[in-house]
Amino acid sequence: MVTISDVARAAGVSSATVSRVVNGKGKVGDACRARVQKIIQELGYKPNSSSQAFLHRQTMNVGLITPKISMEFFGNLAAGAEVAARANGYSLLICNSLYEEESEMAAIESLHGKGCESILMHSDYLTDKQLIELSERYKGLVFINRYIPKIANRCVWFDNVASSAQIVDLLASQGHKHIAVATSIYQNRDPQQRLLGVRQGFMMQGLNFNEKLLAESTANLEGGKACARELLQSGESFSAVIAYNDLMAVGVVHELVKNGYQVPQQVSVVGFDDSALCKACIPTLSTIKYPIEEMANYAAKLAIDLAKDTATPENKTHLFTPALIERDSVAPAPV
Amino acid sequence: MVTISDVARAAGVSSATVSRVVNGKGKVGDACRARVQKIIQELGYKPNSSSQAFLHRQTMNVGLITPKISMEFFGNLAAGAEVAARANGYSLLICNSLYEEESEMAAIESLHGKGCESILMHSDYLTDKQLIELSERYKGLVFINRYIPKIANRCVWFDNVASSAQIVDLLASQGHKHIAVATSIYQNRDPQQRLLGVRQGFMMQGLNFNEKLLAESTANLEGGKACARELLQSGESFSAVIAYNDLMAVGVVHELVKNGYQVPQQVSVVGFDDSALCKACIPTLSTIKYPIEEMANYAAKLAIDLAKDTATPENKTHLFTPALIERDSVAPAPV
DNA sequence: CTGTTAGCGCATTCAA
DNA sequence: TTGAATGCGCTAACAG
Repeated sequence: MVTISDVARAAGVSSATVSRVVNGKGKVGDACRARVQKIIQELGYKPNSSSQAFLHRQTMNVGLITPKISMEFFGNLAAGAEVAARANGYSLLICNSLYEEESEMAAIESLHGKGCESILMHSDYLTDKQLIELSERYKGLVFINRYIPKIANRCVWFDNVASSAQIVDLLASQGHKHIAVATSIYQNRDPQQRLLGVRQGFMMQGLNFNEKLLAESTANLEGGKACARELLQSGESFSAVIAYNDLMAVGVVHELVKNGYQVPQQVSVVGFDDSALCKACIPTLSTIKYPIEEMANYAAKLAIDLAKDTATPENKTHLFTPALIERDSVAPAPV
Repeated sequence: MVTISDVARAAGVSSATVSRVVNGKGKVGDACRARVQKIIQELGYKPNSSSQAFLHRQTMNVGLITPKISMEFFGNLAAGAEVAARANGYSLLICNSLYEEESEMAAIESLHGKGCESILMHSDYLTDKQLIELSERYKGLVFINRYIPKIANRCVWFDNVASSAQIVDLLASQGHKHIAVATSIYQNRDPQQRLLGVRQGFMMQGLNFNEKLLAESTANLEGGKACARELLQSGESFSAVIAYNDLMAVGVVHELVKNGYQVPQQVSVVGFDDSALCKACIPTLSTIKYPIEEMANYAAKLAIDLAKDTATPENKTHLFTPALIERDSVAPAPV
């Protein structure tokens, strides 16, 4: 490894001068600078980043904590964060929390111990209180897909409520009155809010929400199928289904088709997320675009900025709004 | 930040002793050890990892270079690598190369500059020669989904040829004789090998490969559709399609269905990868399981081991073999 | 404009 | 068994 002293010796100057040339700080004579730069080229000198990290107490790494990077949603999140990190001279250090409170906490400790001054976190299990406490300890900590009023300026989140309401609007505009819902059995934040949005949408449209048309199951393909079965067995009639996410929506479609229903001619189905699946199923799925990649990009930059000493606590939050993607799974209500 | 000297002072010992206690090396008196440990607890001392990285010249980070972490395949890759890294006390530093030769090279430089002693790479654009040269410079460098005989012990790869041959066997066993292929228009490694495997499979089965039933397009949903159109227009009859990957397979299904064909009753379709899509389409897709997560886990461990000074160059390579997943997209050939 | 010096936190000498 | 001293590579403060 070639060090700053090697360069200094070869150039016949002091290491401080080399440092000045490398960092472009301080005054250096033109001739001297040229000579040093030449030597740097020849020797292929690169500053040792570990040394710099040690000295400056910052590793130039952004930590990312998500449940499971192999899930499409979190993959997109990571991709957005990576781009923002790199654009700012940082790298991305990832940590899977695997959906456990304990490991979410451990991940923060680990990342902070590794010298990550900025951390971007998708927390599913820590409470608002815990996150507020953590924010006091770690200034570069940002939460994505979460909103906590007390620390609003660290929250980059998405308007689940408005999104769902928008879905109801779409269906209502197509004449649907009997609308079923397939939600997640784990009624934590996202499912709750989306369901709330649906109820709000109904109210705004002057529709009555039929509680018998509310089915719950796991938030995956099988869960979607289960919900559809439950809805069909309820005996209530419906012309549309709003699913918690795309995967459930596809499950609903599968089960409906299996039972001889035509989608969307007889039943319309709407998903949530705009995952890759939407374009790959038949019919293609109308859904809400969750701009997670864009949000993560924004959030990573925010985490970097907040970690800086110069950061001034802003009194604003970071809310992203929905876009409806219309494809082929929604048709006018049959008469 | 509490340092080793803080602990030393509080415990009334030297920092060397604290270091010995922390690392469990060297002799320390029992009473002394107990006292130091107590202070460490009280003060919440944690060794500064940046300092250690600087001192030991290793950051305990594994670098990962893939084209795009948001793609399912690479997401699974990252997940496997992260688990292996963490299990060995390392973290995972990710770098998107975005499918460019230049950025693949830049990513290695960047990661190495960041002090990553181990790097796991999915290279699409660098040549064998380039990778061989790189291996000489970086001992902890491992390639995934690539096989280069000269550096076989750094290659963790998958038997594409055998996989495709296995698909042919499956179809032949169901009586299919007129089998079409939808391959990628970019005929680099994977597509070439998979196509080769198909040809081999045909030979082994004593079947004749009809070149008119070979369609090429982009390796995505649209490409699959395009291939199906091409095949239908060729005028040749076929009862099965082998697609380059799952996405193309689903595209083929879409186009066939659109043109009034029944899958699998009239035409069977097989994919490759076993992506999440397979279970979410109708009919569910028979495919080859590409165990990328398992492979990445293995490869990350390998990269960590190779980076160690004690690593002895083994004379073996790391080949993973296929498993056929049978679902609903394959049926006996119509008579 | 340039050189000298000191020190970041730690682990490893070498002495005692 | 313990302590003192040293240096990793770099930058910032201070001198000149």
